[in-house]
Amino acid sequence: MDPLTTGAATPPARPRGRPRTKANPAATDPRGDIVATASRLFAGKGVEAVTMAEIAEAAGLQQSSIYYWFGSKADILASILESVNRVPLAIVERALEAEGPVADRLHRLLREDVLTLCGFPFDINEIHRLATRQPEAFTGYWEERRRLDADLERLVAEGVANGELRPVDPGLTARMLLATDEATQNLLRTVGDGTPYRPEDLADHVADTALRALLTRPSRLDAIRRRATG
Amino acid sequence: MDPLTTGAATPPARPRGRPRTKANPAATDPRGDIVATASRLFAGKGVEAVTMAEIAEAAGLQQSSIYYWFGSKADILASILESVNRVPLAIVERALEAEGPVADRLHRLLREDVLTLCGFPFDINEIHRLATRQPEAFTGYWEERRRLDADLERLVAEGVANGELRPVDPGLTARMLLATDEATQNLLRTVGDGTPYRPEDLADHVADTALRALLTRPSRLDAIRRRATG
DNA sequence: GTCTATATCTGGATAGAC
DNA sequence: GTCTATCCAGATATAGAC
Repeated sequence: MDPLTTGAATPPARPRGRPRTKANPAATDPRGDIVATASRLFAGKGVEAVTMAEIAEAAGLQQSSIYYWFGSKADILASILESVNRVPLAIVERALEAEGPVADRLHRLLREDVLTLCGFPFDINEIHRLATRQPEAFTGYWEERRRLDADLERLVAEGVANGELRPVDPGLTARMLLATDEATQNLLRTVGDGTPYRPEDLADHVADTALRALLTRPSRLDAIRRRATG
Repeated sequence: MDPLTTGAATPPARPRGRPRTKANPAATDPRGDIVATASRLFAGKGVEAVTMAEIAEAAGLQQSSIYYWFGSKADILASILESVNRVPLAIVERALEAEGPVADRLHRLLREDVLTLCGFPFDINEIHRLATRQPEAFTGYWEERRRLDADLERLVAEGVANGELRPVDPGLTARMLLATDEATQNLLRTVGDGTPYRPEDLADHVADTALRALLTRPSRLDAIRRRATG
C-alpha cells in the first residue's frame, strides 16, 4: 500500500450537507483522496504547476470545496511530506541498528532507498527546492533530513573504522550516496521517451556501484549482494 | 569568463530615446546584462520564482522595459539554455575524439562536467523540469541532451570493448554518470547550512568513485588520476 | 530605449447560500 | 460538506507618451 496516502484521515461519517455535483460514492476519506490525487498530479507536472482547481476537479470537488479539508495548498504538500523523509529514515535507522557486516547493511539500505524514492509520486528534488525556498515552513523536513545525513554518515564511519570500507570521508560519502539515490529516481522521470529502465535494475546498479567503489575488498561484492537481496 | 553571459549580444550603439531612471553607465550590452542578471537570480531562487519585474529592477530597468529586449521570460531562459548543453557536449566530444586510454578520458570528462555544472548559475534539474513541461519550446535542448547521452554511451562502450572497463551496460552507465554529475551540483545548492564542500573536491570524488567502480583493474586509478588532473 | 499606466490573466483563498 | 460567486494578489505583457 502506498505509504503516502494512508494515515491522518478523518473518520468516516454519514454524509452531511449539500451533495457533490459529481457524486463520488467511494469518497469515505476526502483528506486521503485529496492527498492521493494531489500526489499523482504533482508527479506528472511538478508541484508548482498543479493548481488547487486541478486537484479539486480530479478529486471530484469544486475548486473551493477543497478548502474545507485543507487550509491551503501548502497544507496538502506538508501532509505529503510527512512521509518523504520518514520512510528513508526508517530504512537507514534499521540498517544502523541491524547486526552483521556494514557492507551488507549498506547494500540493502541503498537498494531500498532507491526503490522508495522511485515509488514516490513526485520528484524529490523539487521538494528540496520548495523546502529550500521556504525553510521556515519546512523546519521539520530539514530536521529529519539532517538526521538522515547524520545516520548514514555514522554507518559509513563504522565501516571505515572496522576496515570493511576504504578510508573515505564519511560525511561527503553519505551525502553523495543520498544525492545519487535522488538522482536515480530523477532518471525515471526526466527521460522523455519512455524510460527503458526498471526501478529494480536502477536500485541494483546503484547499490552495486557504490559498494564496489567503497569496499576495501571489492571481491566481497558477489557474496554481499547475495545476502542483501536474498 | 562565464560562458553563459557572453555572445548573442546587440552591437553597442549610441544611446537613444528616453534615458533610464537609474542611470547605468556600463550598460553597453543590455541583452547580455539581462541574461547575466537573470542567471544570477535564477540561481538563488529558482527560475519560476523569479519575476520579470525582479530581473528588470536588478538590471536597472523598469519592469516593462525588459520587453524591448526580450519578448518573454521564456526567451530569456532560452537564451541561457543555449549554453547549458553546449558546454558539457563540448567536454564529452573532446573526450570522445581524444587519444589515449578510455579511463583517462573518462576521468577528466567527469571532473570537468561536475565543475561545469557547479559553475552554472542555476540548478540544472530545474531546467530539466521546465524543459520537460514544455518540450515543444525546448526541442533543441532535448536534442542536444540526447546527443550528450549517446556520446558518453559510446565512450563507455569503447572502454568495455577494449577491456579497460568492466562489462557494464553502456547506456545505463552513461545515464547514471550524467545523473550523478547533476546530483552533485545539487549538493552545492540544497544544503542550507553553508556548504562545507568545494566544487573541486566534489568533482574529484565523483570521478574517482566512478572510475573505481568501472575499472577492470581499480589499481590503475592512481596513475589515471595523476594523468587526468596533471 | 525607457518610461508610466494599464489591460489581462491566473491562481489562491474567502463569504455565504444551500 | 459542497456549492456558486467573488475577491485579491501577483505576474505577464501591451499601449502610447516622452
